[in-house]
Amino acid sequence: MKKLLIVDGNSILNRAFYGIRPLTTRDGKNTNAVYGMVQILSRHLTALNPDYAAVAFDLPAPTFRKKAYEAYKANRKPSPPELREQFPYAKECLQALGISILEKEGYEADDLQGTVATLAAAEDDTEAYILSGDRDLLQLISPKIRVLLAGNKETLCYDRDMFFEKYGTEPAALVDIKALMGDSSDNIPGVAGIGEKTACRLIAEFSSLDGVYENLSSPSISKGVREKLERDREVAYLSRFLATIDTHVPLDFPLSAIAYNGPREDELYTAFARYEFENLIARFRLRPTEKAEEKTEDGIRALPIQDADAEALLALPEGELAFLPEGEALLFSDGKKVFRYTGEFSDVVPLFQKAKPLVCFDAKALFRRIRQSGAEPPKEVYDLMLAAYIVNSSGGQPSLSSLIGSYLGIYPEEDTSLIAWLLPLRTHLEEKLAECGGESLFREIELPLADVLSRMEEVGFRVDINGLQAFDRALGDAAEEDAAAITDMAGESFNINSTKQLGEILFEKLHLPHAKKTKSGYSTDADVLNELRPYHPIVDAVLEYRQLTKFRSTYAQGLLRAADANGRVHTEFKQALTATGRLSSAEPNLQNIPVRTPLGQQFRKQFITRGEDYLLVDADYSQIELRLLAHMSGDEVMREAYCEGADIHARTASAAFGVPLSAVTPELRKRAKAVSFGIIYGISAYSLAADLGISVREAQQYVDAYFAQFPKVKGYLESVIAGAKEKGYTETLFGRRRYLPELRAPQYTTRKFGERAAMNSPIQGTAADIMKIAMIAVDRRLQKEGLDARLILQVHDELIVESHKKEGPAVARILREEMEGAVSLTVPLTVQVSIGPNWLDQTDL
DNA sequence: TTTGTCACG
DNA sequence: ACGTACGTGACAAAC
Repeated sequence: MKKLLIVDGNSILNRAFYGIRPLTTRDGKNTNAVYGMVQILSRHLTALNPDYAAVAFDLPAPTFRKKAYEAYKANRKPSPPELREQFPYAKECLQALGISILEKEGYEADDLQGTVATLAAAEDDTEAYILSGDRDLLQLISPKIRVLLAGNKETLCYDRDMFFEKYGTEPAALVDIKALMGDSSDNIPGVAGIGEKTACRLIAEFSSLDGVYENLSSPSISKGVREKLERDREVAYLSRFLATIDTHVPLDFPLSAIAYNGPREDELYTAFARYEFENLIARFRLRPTEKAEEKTEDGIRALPIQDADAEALLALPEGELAFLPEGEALLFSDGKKVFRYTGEFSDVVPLFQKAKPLVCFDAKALFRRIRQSGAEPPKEVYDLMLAAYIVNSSGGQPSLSSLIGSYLGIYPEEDTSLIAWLLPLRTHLEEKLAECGGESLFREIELPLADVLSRMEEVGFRVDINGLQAFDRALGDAAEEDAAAITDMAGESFNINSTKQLGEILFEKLHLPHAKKTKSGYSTDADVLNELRPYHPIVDAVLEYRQLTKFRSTYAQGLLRAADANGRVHTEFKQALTATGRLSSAEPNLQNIPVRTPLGQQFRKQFITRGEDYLLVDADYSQIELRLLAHMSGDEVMREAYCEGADIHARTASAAFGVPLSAVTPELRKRAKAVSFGIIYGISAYSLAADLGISVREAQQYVDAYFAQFPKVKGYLESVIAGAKEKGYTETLFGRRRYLPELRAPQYTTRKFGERAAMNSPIQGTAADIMKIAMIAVDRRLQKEGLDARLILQVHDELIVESHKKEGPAVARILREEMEGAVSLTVPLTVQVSIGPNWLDQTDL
């Protein structure tokens, strides 16, 4: 049997648009609906393997229904521009997929689908599948026509029996039901006063609209209903006319015109490349056309590769030089040729110095290699990764191949070298960087910071190997005891770290009350378990077991695994990853070492210095984000509170809750602190209430009191959102942008998320900028003054220096001066400096 | 590979 | 009536 797939383009695009979070290309084209459509279609094409395939669209011209009934679909809101924009993109993709596009003036997509499906079903050897998210299409079901109804989670294939089971009538009677009940979404009136229940009952009994009107006097029709039916007889028949899909649209082509012969790969490659569907390129196993691979729109050609020895490389003239490591080999390019070098790294190090500039991807990693071979990194460097990150910080750490794709429109095959595209990429990124005003961030902050970070990574942080091993054993013993107690109380042995098994024990076997649910079962997180503590002693044991095993696997064993022969751990700082401009730390993550619980603090004790003559100097910005809120909002009340110093949260409590400073209790202070954090994160009374364990109503009062006390803060936050909605991005004091396409999303939750992120990003991002400036300055001072002291760690608002004991006071002074003086604001930035033999035992200075 | 959980600022 | 704190990374279990 041959198969036809006929799709409702409008319906599928709509569903994808509202169902998928916003996606945009680097130059701002919205693509989420197109992406979703391609996903859905490719799934069905694979499953069905149809012989014919077409997608039908509505056209804006008035349809025969509109001509018959002016109000038809009059209540429809026009689709948002973010979706309308995507129709041409979608059609381009359809064409490339080899799927025909059907449109006809005066008819809706439904009618075209009905006509084509009927046409196909009329052939002896063909059956039709209609794909839509719209239930109206179900009326077309017949022995040879099925409807694939796209739901929110799954697509159901409806045939006559399935329809009957669900609706209790024949599919064709759907229009009769609609004739009675109407359809508010299409503005089809129906019989006034008759709803879904009555309509279904009447049609189930009398089979059709005609049947109902022929039996008006039947005893099963009540007097009231009869009167309604009589009054609206004409409306009912008009409604049925409007609801009926026209299966006889005059089409001037045979079925063979929409034969499906698979995608046109060159076109599909081009389309997917244009819309940056990189994973689809991979999934369809598409390869660039010869034209695309060799030549960009700018006429840049792939370069010939030649092997070169150190001598030949060092003979290259001064000038722009691209560098990229590739496995064991090193690749260089002067823009005319590519040189492949497989000798010793150290033998070509002078070449890096000669490059002006050296164009690379990930300068920090290169700096480490150069230093390892005993040389100094070059001064003139252009890091494409950092440049791309300044241009657009969303989407995680930039990958070279996606930059080449989105900026140059080239998608080289996997396993081919990307070196030839580095210099062209620099030209594009320089332009982009200038456009967004990010040049000084790039040159004055990120590039110098890469050098600082490379040395911090290289130096590392010493941990006490023996201490960690002993701690690991102690944690293991304690966990075993808990496990034994848990097994005992549960009456059986199970994997306590399995949320599934734990859920079954707690909620099914022990019948503890369950509140929260996750997608896949019961929630057993700390919030839930804390609530359950009074009900059963097993809960405390589980909480403790969780903490012990977490500490053991992540920190004790994790750090031991990461330590080198000298007992030092070398984190990798990701400099181009976070959306806000912060650094992140990985393998191991040294930015989340426990500190909040007494047991966790024992890990900080394991972070030590290289020897007895050394100590750690630790410097923290005090409430830098709140101070930035005071500065950026320009709120005088808040500014004054910070200028006077003392206990900020107590002051906030006093101001916001209207009590004298002396009357601020610890609880009041705690609440004020929580409100302040809430403000920074983009406040919602609901979450604040959850955090503080108070009612939403009370939380809202706190927020109101806070805003009332600091009158400019609310206006500031609102203006940040408004600005971000208008411009599409937020900005830090130093011009670091974060694009927030979420603000234009149709989904409420996505949009609200965008608003919270808009409120938070300028604050978190400016704090990150300031810290970066301070790090560069501190590093410079430590070097300039020739101190035996080095920066070893940054934890967002904290810097740690490993210093010789005799330099301790000098280092402390430098940290304070450079951090407090990194930038001049309308509120002071204050820094707490402390000193000690390890990360836990610290004495304030 | 994704999900749930939990560590940090 | 809806569903929420902002930014991260690591681990174990489940898929």
